[in-house]
Amino acid sequence: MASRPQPTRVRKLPDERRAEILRTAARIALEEGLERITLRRVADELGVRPGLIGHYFPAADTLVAEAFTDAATRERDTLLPADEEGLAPIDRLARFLVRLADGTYLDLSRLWLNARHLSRFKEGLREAVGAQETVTRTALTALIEAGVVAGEFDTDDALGAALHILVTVDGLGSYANADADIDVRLDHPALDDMAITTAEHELGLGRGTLRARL
Amino acid sequence: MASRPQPTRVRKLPDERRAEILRTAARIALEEGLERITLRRVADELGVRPGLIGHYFPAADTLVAEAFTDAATRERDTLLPADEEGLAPIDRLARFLVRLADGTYLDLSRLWLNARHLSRFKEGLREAVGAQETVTRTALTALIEAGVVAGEFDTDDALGAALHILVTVDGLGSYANADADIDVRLDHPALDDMAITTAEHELGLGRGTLRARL
DNA sequence: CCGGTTATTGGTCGCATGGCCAACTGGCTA
DNA sequence: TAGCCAGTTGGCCATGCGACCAATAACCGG
Repeated sequence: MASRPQPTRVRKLPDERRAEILRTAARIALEEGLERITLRRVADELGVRPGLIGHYFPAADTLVAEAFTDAATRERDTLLPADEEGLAPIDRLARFLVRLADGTYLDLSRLWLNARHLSRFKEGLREAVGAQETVTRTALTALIEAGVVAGEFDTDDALGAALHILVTVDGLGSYANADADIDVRLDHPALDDMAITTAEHELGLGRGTLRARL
Repeated sequence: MASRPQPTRVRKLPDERRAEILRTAARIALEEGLERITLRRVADELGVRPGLIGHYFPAADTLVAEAFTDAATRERDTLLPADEEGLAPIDRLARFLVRLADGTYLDLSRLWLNARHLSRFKEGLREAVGAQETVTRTALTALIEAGVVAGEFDTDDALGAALHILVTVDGLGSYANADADIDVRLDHPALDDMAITTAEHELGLGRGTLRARL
């Protein structure tokens, strides 16, 4: 407290301001959708004038793309932390899938749905989505390969298995999304376990093996 | 030709005009996205004034929701025709899945992605999506049940199997969509066959059984 | 303490959207 | 043929958007 760098700063350092804007935009994207990221909206949120946001992001599309990348990265780090090296691959996978199924990450699946659709119209976002997709796919494939080496998984196509799992997770996200706040929500046991079941089947694990790891 | 009802009609009958507007809006939705359905856009397409569209659809959201329903219904009738009674369930399913994998129906999967996302903001569309989802799910479930009765499929949870297939199809649609027009497009055999493989596994069919039905 | 750099302001523009409404006129009916 | 109903027009409004820019003032270095 005694040695606070800028006690009563009015103007912020560019890096600090830029990061602040990005963080705010990412939060808006997760909570309300990427199309709600607006120069005015972000400015209001930060208590500054819209022009300032435009100053840091001359093209609004850039802000949207970077906000998505920021949000997707942070969420992935929570779902599939890179610094869990001490943990066995099978346990990392189990945690990843269970966290997803938790429903806690409804916002994230909505964000992906949002981004995938919006990328149809926004070049920069399309590239960002592709990049994030690659990162996730690569990380999961590496995890599976590590598990194969460790003798925990049995598959001769780690990428194929990763794709199957990710496609399933994505499909589930779409479904869950549709009836998010309706009471008519479809509730079937197959939906709850689908991702885990798929992973177990794809990796040569017995039914219930993954869930049992918790 | 001799007894053409309205040879040079300028003003159209309400039902006729309304259907014409809906058809146009549905086409725009399939080709360019639901958010391109605009009073002005549809009007231009039909060579009339924007106000006229507003006259038939006092709330623009209604037009969007009905256009989606129209497009989704037409496309479903092509993919899974109801009047194929002569065909065995297993053959109907095989045709359904192969048609989907064809890639011919990229527009349709994009439309669903579009609708699922946009339904977050539009009440009417949300209901329409739910309704269409129910129709498709019900039709596929009935098809599977018929196959079980005929001894072609083996499952004790037709709905669960239908859900698994539909979730997979949806997930694939999302993936295919993302890299639609990029050359970096991910190409893995597991993706091409995933829906069919899932169906075969879920229905107790041997690998390659479904594709062999063509 | 002063001068220059630049973060920030505050406003304006052009554009697209949906909604609204009075006026016009095509075409049916009595 | 006269008249009326309603399909259709044309124009207006408020709103929200991104882009742009000159002016201002906060901060930092000399």
